[in-house]
Amino acid sequence: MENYINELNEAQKAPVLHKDGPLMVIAGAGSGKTRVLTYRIAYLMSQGVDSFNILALTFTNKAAREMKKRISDIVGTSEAKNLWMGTFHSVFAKLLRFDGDKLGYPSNFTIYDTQDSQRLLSAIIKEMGLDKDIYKYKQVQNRISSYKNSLITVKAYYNNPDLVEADAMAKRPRMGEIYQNYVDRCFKAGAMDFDDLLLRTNELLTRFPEVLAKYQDRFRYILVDEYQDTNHSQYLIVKALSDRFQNICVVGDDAQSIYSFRGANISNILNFQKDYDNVGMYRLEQNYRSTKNIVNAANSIISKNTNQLEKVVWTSNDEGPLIKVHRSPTDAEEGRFVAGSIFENKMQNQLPNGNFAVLYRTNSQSRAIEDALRKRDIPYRIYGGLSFYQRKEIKDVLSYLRLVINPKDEEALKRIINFPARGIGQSTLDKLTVAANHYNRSIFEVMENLERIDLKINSGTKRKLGDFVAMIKSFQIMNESADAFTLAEHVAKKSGVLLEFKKDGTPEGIGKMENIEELLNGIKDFVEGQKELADTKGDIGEFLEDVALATDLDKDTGDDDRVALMTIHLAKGLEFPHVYIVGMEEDLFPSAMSMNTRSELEEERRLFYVALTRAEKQAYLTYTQNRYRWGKLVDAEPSRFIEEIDEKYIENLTPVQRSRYTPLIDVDIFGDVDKSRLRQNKPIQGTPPSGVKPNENQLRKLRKLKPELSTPVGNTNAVDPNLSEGSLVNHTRFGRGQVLKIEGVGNDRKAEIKFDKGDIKKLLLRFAKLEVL
DNA sequence: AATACGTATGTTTTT
DNA sequence: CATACGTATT
Repeated sequence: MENYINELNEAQKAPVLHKDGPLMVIAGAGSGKTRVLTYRIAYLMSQGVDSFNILALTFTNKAAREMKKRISDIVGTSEAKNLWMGTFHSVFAKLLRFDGDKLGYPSNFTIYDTQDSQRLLSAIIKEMGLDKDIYKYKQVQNRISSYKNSLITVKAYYNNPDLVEADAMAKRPRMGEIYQNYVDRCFKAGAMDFDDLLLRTNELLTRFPEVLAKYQDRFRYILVDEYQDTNHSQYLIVKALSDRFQNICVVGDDAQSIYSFRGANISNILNFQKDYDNVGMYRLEQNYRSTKNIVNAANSIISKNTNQLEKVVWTSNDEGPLIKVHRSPTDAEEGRFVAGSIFENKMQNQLPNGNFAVLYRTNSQSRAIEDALRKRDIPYRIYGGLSFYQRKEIKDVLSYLRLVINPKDEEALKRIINFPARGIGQSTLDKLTVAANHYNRSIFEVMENLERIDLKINSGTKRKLGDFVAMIKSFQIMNESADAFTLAEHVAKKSGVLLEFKKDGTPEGIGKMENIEELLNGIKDFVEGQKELADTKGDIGEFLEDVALATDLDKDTGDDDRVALMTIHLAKGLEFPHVYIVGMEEDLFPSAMSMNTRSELEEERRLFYVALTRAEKQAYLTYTQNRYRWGKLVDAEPSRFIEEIDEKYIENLTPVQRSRYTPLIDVDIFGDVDKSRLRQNKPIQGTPPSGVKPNENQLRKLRKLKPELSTPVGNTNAVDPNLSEGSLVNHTRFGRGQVLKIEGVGNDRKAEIKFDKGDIKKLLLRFAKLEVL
């Protein structure tokens, strides 16, 4: 143990060794905050704290897993096993499985994902006969989510005239009713949405003092990572649980608070010292991750923000290369530049793909990057976006399984009751829904009792409904004995879902079948993993919970070597040697939605700070002059954030041109159109001549005609003609070696070389600086 | 009840 | 562009 402590610097050591009582660690980017958290837990355990009494809340499940593993290495696996570690959502979902019954929830409650919530809200809005253009389900969901995250129940909502009035002003006077209906329907379905996992935990701890006491006594030491991103609901849970022993350790960085849109409240961290008595305050300011250029550039950005804790991040690392800024004509060109640059860099320096990350503000930007990487045969992986588990075919299979576990799950039922088609249509479903609402029961319960209620459903349909109920029940019986994989495979076949895609025979159908296969394989892995751990029984319910709360980041497919593509939000906490931040444009980053208030803009700036500080060695910022948005080419201006970086840390790869217009636009594709007007988006007076806006065909032509503006990749003429198999060569970095084999033609010509140092490498000749001896 | 087609509408960011 | 919903058609 002592050895581990000595790996820490003095600033890190202090919070690790801090005695009991509240403490806060303000940790600058790359300052070793995870390490402090990990070692503190290990240290507590070495001091005799029972691992059962420690609760650690992390930002991702992956972070929790990794931390647990490192702790196991220090204190031993069997001890580390007892730690409660995970995200707020997964930890408290688990807690609610134990004690949620006190609130009237079954222990097998379903967790509704965003889509489930939205579908339910759509249905409610429709049932209430409201105008869907005024009550937009996404906006409604946002409202409800933010109520819940602020612990505003329906009752509290009605008691707060400001809220009621705000919704009335927004022409949504019936918000409260929708909220009420939504809560009722979720409850009736035995379902919780993401926000409920926190809200209901609060409710449980408030209404049942004995439950609170139990968990207070259990969690004597609580540690919270990324505290700056906790919302009010999370804040209260932590406050309640730590109230008795006050052994609360929070770690965070106010400069990296980027989740206010989902209720994160930066004042939680700013006010921590007021919330607890005798707070130990620690600062980690030395950055171990990045070069001086990157750290200093990041500092110069964040200093533009006003509301922050004092902190100076510094590093003793090398100066490093300047941050490179690159302009492209379009997003496709931007992708090409990034792919080319990655290719060049990785070949020249023989780097693995995993050293590179491309970060963007919005998921939709991944498309152009993907295309370019694919063309260059660079393996990549996209994180986030529509995850595997959200694909239609996967959700269909999962919905059957959800229904097996919890037949009251209304969203799952509606999804599959007529898929594959079995002649149960909308009108039947409407009748069932009305009856369910009337009797205050779930739809499934109504279906079980069709004979007792007169629903004016014809006998043929009744039989079909009966068949469906019988099928689900047969799955349930099977579930009592079979493991998750056996059940899932059976369900995929017997439900007809697999067959449905098989018989359609199109490439898409085949793809969907393959995805279902993959899902089944995943379930198999899960079952085997659970059996091995013998932690848990590994039933389908647990798998579904994993799925509901899994992030894309959590799935570790870390076995293969790929370039990472993800949003900046998802990149928080990660680091890469080479980082490309793309789409550095006004209205995109900062987002057009976030420029209304100072605080929104400051959050965007923090987001940029997060993005930049992901880079260890080299950062690229790229922007375009034109970008496809909603399928249309629109003008783009460089982001203000580029200007905000002190220019001494920047190298411009594409100096500003005399004219902002690329020469190509002058080619008379547009005929007599006034280009300045096009570019500046100025309104056109009078009736616009036809062809004012470039149409699809013109644009396609334009793109074809466009000269190669991205930097040429590598030098193609450097191959020594004397080089042949058997040649002795000298490489600037790897030293002397002998050519074993030469393969490929032209640009792809590469040599396999055995170097005197011992390793054999394949090098692309146009990059490898080889001297024939 | 199922399908096919047109249209309108929207993109931050995620557990 | 991509999806989601409404309408028309069988």
